[in-house]
Amino acid sequence: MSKERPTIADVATRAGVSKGAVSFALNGRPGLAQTTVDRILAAADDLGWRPSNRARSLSVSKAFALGLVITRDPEVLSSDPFFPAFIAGVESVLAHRGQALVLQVVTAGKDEAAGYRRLAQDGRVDGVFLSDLRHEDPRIELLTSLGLPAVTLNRPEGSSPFPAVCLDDRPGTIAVVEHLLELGHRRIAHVAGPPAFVHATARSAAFVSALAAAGLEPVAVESSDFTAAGGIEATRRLLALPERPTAIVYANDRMAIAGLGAAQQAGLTVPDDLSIAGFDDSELAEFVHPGLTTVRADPYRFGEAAAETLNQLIDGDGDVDVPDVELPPARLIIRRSTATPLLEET
Amino acid sequence: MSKERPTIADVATRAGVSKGAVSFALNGRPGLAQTTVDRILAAADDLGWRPSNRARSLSVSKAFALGLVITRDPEVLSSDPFFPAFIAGVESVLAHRGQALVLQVVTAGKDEAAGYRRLAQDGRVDGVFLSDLRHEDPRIELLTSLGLPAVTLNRPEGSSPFPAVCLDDRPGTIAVVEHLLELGHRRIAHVAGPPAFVHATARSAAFVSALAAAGLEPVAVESSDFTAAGGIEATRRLLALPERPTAIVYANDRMAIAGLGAAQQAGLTVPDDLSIAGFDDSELAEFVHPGLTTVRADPYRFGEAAAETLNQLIDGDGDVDVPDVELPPARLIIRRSTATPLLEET
DNA sequence: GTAGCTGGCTAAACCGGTTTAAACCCTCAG
DNA sequence: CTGAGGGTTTAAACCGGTTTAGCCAGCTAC
Repeated sequence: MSKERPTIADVATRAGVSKGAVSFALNGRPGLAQTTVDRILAAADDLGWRPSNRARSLSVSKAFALGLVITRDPEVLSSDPFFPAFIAGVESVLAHRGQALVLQVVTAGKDEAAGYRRLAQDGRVDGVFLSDLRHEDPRIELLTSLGLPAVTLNRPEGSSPFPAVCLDDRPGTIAVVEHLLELGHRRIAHVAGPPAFVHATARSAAFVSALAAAGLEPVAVESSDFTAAGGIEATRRLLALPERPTAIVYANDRMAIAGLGAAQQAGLTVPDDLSIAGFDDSELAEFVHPGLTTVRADPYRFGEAAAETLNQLIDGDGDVDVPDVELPPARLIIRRSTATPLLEET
Repeated sequence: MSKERPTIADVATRAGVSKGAVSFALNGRPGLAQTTVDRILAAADDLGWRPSNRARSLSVSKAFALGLVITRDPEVLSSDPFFPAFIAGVESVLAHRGQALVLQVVTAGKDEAAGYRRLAQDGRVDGVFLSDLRHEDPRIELLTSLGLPAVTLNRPEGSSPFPAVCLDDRPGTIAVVEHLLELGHRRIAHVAGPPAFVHATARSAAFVSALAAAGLEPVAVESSDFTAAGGIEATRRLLALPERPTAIVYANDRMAIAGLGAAQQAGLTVPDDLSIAGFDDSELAEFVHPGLTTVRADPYRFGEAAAETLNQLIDGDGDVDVPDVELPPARLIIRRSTATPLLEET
């Protein structure tokens, strides 16, 4: 009943074999008689033996952990609905395999590269998730040069050596626009995310093309920054337009909810005077007044798929070609914030 | 220019000394001539040597990592404003010391203990943060038996072997009540968090006692669950009361914002018909309409302090008595959602 | 002149696994 | 009877650090 946890040597002596044999047995490698394997397994069980991650890490040069670097300012990150659910999905995969998730939150800028570099050089992780892809994303080259396996969330623009797990934002965005068109809207504006982000431009491109398909042009496309404060400002600019839009499509819920507040503060009634749609279906979307029409993806599933793909890549050890994964696209959730515009002026 | 990273042995041969000497020099231990130390340091520098975390972990039996277990359902966690900022604060401390943060998101219930157990038994971390303390929290005993150092966020009820980092919620709550009393409210209700949580009951106790100090009793105290959905329901119950409250104090912003939506949907004007106050000052609080009166803490600073305290505990190795830390209390942020009640009926 | 001490350094064990090369045992063929 | 060969098992090296015990040179003390 010693306090010390048993090592593989303890198991070996108890089973009357060598360390090596124990290692073989526990890793299910061939070359041992079945009776011996059973005896070793029983001994390990009796002793309550659990392998030491540290020793294993050292000898096989693996960390048994995956990394996620989140590049955001704390206050922006603060109410992001994506990452918590994504992380939960990742963990659901890691838990089975005894892996851990190492998280790094870095502020934008120089810190970012340092964050990945640290994870790689300290050997903390066997691979990382690459989220919030940007155009000409420097991280792809960085990770290649660091030799750190990665999975990208959605597909980067240029060629990428990494498998991608994709959840297409465009169908959802298009569905929003079509929904508004059906309601009779013709003057529709968009509040986009920062153009540096691939998913931000993907959404705004989808917005524009959906309108174009109906022979329309956007009233305006405002670039914003995914924050509530940014949403407010963009909304004010849009509402000040001579030809005020009857509907605004936001690239995320936070900007949309803030925009909703701004519209109400300006004396407008949503949805009568202005229809508003978001993106994410964050928790509050359903409960603000009026309930926010939005687009729902499944970040939990996203996390699962990303973790599985990254593990395939790591297990394959460079030899296997891991295919991209396409997740079911986000879909439209219609609530009360969108309706037929009250003051029709065709 | 080999691809392999240099080991301590490479440094040793280059400096013409033994491995041990290199180790001594790099850890700044006495017993080496200054000239030798300089030579070794120069050699290490030339080679771009960085210590292997894995080897160090194995030989000194440390993980050089801290752990955070978040026990929440993904969708509840999803819009929590506390953790992201808290984590950022933690990281700001860890980055300097080359430590990593290991995150585990577990669903409530059996999983929780397993989560801590895994972190401990796999030797993933040197200590953990204990957040969302509950009454009679079983985790304190669990961690004690696992021998895992910890820091509690706020002080648990019973005796605890762990240092506590505290941010008192009560002054903020009291300030909210006093603010409402000054505005002339007399019928004030509270929507509390789950009574299992220490911080939930702390806030509701502060609420009740602040009213009592003015010789009043709460109209009602509804127990809810910190979610938007729960906030909606609690609000509906309160609004259905024969003696409808003129103000509702919520234990967090999410419930408050949802409650705001519920009130508006019920045809009430906030703040004229009903004043609403939250807790957290989450990003959206400022931007909903009307802006939410709330209480602002500093989760980033909380994270910093918790990480520093936990590291003191770990470095002290059980010998040192680490003092509790008291952070500046949360303070009231007054916005438009609170005002003098319109229909006075003294 | 030798014992004793001390500062400076090395060799080797150690952490707890994995992995390789070799040894062992047994059977069967030549 | 010997050699080959296959199935089992072991001893030892290895991963890359830390740490302990001990060696050696030079100085002081008696």
